[in-house]
Amino acid sequence: MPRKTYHHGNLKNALIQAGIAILAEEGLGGLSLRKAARRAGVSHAAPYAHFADKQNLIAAIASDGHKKILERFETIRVKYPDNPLRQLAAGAWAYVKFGLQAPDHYRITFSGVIQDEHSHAEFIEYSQRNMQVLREIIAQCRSAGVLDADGVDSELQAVSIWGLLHGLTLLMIQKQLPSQLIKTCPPKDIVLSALQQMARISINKRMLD
Amino acid sequence: MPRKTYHHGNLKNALIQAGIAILAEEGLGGLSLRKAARRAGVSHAAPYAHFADKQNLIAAIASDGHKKILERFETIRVKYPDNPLRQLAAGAWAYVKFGLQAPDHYRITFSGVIQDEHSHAEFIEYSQRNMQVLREIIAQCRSAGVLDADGVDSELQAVSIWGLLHGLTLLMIQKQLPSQLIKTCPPKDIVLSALQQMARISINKRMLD
DNA sequence: ACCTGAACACCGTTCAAGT
DNA sequence: ACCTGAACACCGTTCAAGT
Repeated sequence: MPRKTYHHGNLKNALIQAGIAILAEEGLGGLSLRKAARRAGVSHAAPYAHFADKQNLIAAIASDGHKKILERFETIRVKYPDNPLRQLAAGAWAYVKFGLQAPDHYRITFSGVIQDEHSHAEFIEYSQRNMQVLREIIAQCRSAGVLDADGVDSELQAVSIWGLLHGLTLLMIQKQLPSQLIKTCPPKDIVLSALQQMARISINKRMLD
Repeated sequence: MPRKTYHHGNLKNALIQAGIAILAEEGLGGLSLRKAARRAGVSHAAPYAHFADKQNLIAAIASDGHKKILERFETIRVKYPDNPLRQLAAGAWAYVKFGLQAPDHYRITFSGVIQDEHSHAEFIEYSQRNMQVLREIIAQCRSAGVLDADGVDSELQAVSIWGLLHGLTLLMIQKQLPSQLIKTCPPKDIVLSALQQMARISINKRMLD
């Protein structure tokens, strides 16, 4: 079914969605500008009207990943407005779940392909907002007395928790955890245990949802 | 300078070394079978005598990464034979340092491109040995009373510590930590703080070396 | 067993040209 | 402004043929 008009209408967004679909169906290796163009029903050169190069399409897909994570955080903050500890627990699990549900979208989001921050303003914007949300949740947990400050700088605490979740998510996605553990211990239990070890917080499995 | 003999002699290893060099000089995106072949001074089809496909060259490079990490662990275990806590601290920092020194080699080592474990026996072998070393160090720390067991399964403790180091390493490699933190806090301090939060161990900066 | 050269399908990118 | 088609350099992979 060919397009009715010469102009696509919203090719830029169509290419981003096509890219995300390719990631889901074929993984990182299957992503190409030409394939995204084919899916959007345009010629292989058309994407260059909207993206300077492949890198820029990837940056747009990565921005979308950050945006989706941000949306999940915001939903949780609205859901538990007076319970920062629960925001931390549920936010952490939502973050990991996004990685498990869309492994290659998650991977590309944090693939570090973004070189000059200048040409990827949107990506920088969203990633900083995600970091800011984590900072705020941790600050609220600390002032509510449900998270040990314990002489540790709160920025280092935030970065450590993020690093932990990021590392576990990737190890799970890429099936690099010991197979014996995977068989007996669902992802949720791994995240729960890791969070408890890291942050010394009293949370249970229910609080992750 | 062309080869003297028709046969290369050790082409397989030469291709692996060429690949590692390409990763260091041009990064992940620059790695191709043809380029590795060019560097080794053979035709672009020659690698197929030693690797079924590109994936298998990558698996060999990833195995080499695991091997190098394993060697560093073993050096440390020999250096501090009666001090498991120091083995943990110095081993952790050695792990992160490898990632910082050879970012793209580290990334490819844990890129999860290994699909069927059958065709990559060497990779599986080395990665399991690394996990086993971590398990042993943690077991020794726990029985020496320098690491809180605290009701947490030691396998989950090992995986959490690994996840933390892996996540932080990747975030640092890919420059995704807040730039303000990077400016004021060297990688070593980040790792030290993260380890202290995670494992509740009393270590100082000197013990990382 | 180990390597070469030609061949094919695919990709990123550019550019003159069309609407 | 937005898109097409031809063109070029590059890549992964295969295969018949050479040593």
